[in-house]
Amino acid sequence: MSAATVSNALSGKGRVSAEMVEKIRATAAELGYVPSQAGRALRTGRTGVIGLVLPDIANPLFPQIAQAIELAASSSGYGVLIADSRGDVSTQTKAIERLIDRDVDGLVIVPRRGTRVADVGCPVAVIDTPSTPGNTVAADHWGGGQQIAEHLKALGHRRVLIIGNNPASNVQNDRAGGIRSVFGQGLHTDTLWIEPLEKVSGKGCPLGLAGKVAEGYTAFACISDLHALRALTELQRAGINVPEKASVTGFDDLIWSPVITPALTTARMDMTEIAAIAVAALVKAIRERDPFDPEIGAPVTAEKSKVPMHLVVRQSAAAPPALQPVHTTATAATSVTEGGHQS
Amino acid sequence: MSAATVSNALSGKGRVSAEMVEKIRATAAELGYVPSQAGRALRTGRTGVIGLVLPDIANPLFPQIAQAIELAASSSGYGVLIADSRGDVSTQTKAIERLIDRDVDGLVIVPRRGTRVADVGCPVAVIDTPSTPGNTVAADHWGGGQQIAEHLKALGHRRVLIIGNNPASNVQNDRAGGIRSVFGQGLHTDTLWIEPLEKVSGKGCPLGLAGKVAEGYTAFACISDLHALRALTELQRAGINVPEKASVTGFDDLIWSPVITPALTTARMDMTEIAAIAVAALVKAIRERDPFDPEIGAPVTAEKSKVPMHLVVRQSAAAPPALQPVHTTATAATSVTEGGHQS
DNA sequence: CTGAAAGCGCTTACAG
DNA sequence: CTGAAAGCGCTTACAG
Repeated sequence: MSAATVSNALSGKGRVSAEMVEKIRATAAELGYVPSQAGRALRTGRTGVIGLVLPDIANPLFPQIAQAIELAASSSGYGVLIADSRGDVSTQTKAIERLIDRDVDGLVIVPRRGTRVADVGCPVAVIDTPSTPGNTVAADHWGGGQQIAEHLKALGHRRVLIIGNNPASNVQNDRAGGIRSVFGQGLHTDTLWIEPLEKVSGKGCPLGLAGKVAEGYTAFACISDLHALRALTELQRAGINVPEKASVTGFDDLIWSPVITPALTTARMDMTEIAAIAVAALVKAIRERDPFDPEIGAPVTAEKSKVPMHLVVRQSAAAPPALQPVHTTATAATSVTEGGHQS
Repeated sequence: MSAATVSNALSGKGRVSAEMVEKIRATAAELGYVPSQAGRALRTGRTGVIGLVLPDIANPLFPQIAQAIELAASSSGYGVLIADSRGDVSTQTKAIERLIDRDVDGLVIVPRRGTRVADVGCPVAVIDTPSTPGNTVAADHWGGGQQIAEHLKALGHRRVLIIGNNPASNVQNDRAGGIRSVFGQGLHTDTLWIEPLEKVSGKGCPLGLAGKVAEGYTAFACISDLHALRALTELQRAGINVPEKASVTGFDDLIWSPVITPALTTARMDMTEIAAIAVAALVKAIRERDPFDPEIGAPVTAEKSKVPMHLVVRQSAAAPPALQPVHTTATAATSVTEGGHQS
């Protein structure tokens, strides 16, 4: 039989009798025949591969993202090519170019620190935060912040320190903004922007949290579990019991969050759904596009662009009673440092 | 001019005059011409893409590995397609098949829990541990264990608890074996295999380390920073100061290890070199192979297959004097739990 | 319903 | 040193 018939039978494009399709399918399976991607790509202009670009591949969130994108992509018949830029913007631009040069059909970009998504000659799905222009889909970081704040508020906390590391990040600002929006009503929050990880010398870099406890802060709402881990260990080291004397919360539910002592209360993104929406929107744009027309790319849009975050409660001791509400009376400030027993 | 000349000029395959090459290069750059991978792949039988297979993509080591492999591969002109198997063996087999079906030129596999690398129709580089048959290149996990042990020994530790989570893992056994080989000489070690992460309920899962301290253990040599983190926070929570009352060490230098309090002493793999060697060996095998001959794949070999680990010392308090050597006298056992002040 | 033909863009012998 | 030709494996009109 002819190659054309085989092609039509395997792709189910019709115009082939049912029995022929059956016979061809069986023979193909028996021979282990798989159509060559190269031939198909050359003919159709589509490679069936999308690129995944993360400006900071060293981010501990990367496994979650990569896993979710890979699952969503392979479910739609796409492969995932990764590109790394090691935090550097020019390297990132080159990385994107390499992906384009490899004829990816589309790109999923998780930008940090303001990636330019212009001039890319293929559809692009952007995963950032709903308040960022051009965002395709993302977790509701603001809403996640609100959930964290409601939880802390219900525990009796009245003075909360928000800890982030990048005031230029939309994601971080939305998370912090969500927290403040709940605590802003007569209660007290302050924000501590700490050194980014890369700049930390290596021999630790204390955040001075014992002092913050002395000032009356009873909760540390960290913008990432990574910061929460720094906060938690520093507090523990200072002899301040968590969660009895101070609460620590994070974001992202990183892999170790459930297994440390005490386990972290955190807000988790539904990366599976986010990835599914991003890939679906991307695939739709790819299919609608003329593959031989090298137009300028613009971020694709999805119907649902904001995915709720899930609060995961693992620490839940009430705030130290003596400290509520503290910023009017400074009385309790000394009592909380008493627990310290550094040697 | 003809396509053949352009092809020869751009690939530098010679038989083109220098001035012609110059002119063609300039014009290509000006037009932004990039040869189509699809056409090339169809003609040469090579896609210029390698697959990266990790049985457990959620592993926090993944960013390090992916970054290193991506760098090495792109330096050699290769793209990296990722495949995930979410810890499941059958999913992993399918993931490998998908990569093969996409005509990858070769595979880099980081096996966990005994991956079968047989019957793969392309060259494969295996990154496991030097003592595993078929390993292409890996960190010297045994030697890393020895370095950790020497460090602990020099600090005066005489009773060390090794903590791992997978007795079936060659990597973990080599690390533990290296530690034991140093402490085996008259000193005491024991090994605690803890629940794998996936099986932990979520509300924490204490390892009972306070009890181990009471038994006279002064150091906890964890097979991964992930376990070290569990150990450290549990000890801190129990009021046992680290490193004064007990030392905690890890492996892998995961991203948070330098920034927690106290920072972790750990043994780091040189993933950059490992990746470079693995990719170089793989690329060599790919180039030597007839791309149209679908032979059975066997792991490729590299000249240098064992890369030293680097000890990163960040905690260095001496062992509690009263506890050396402890397993002959149980006197000090009670004094170390006194520090506990859980509420 | 099935098959013969054209052509996607490249590279590699081969001829000039 | 340069160019014309063939062909990698596929899919898509088109003809039968």
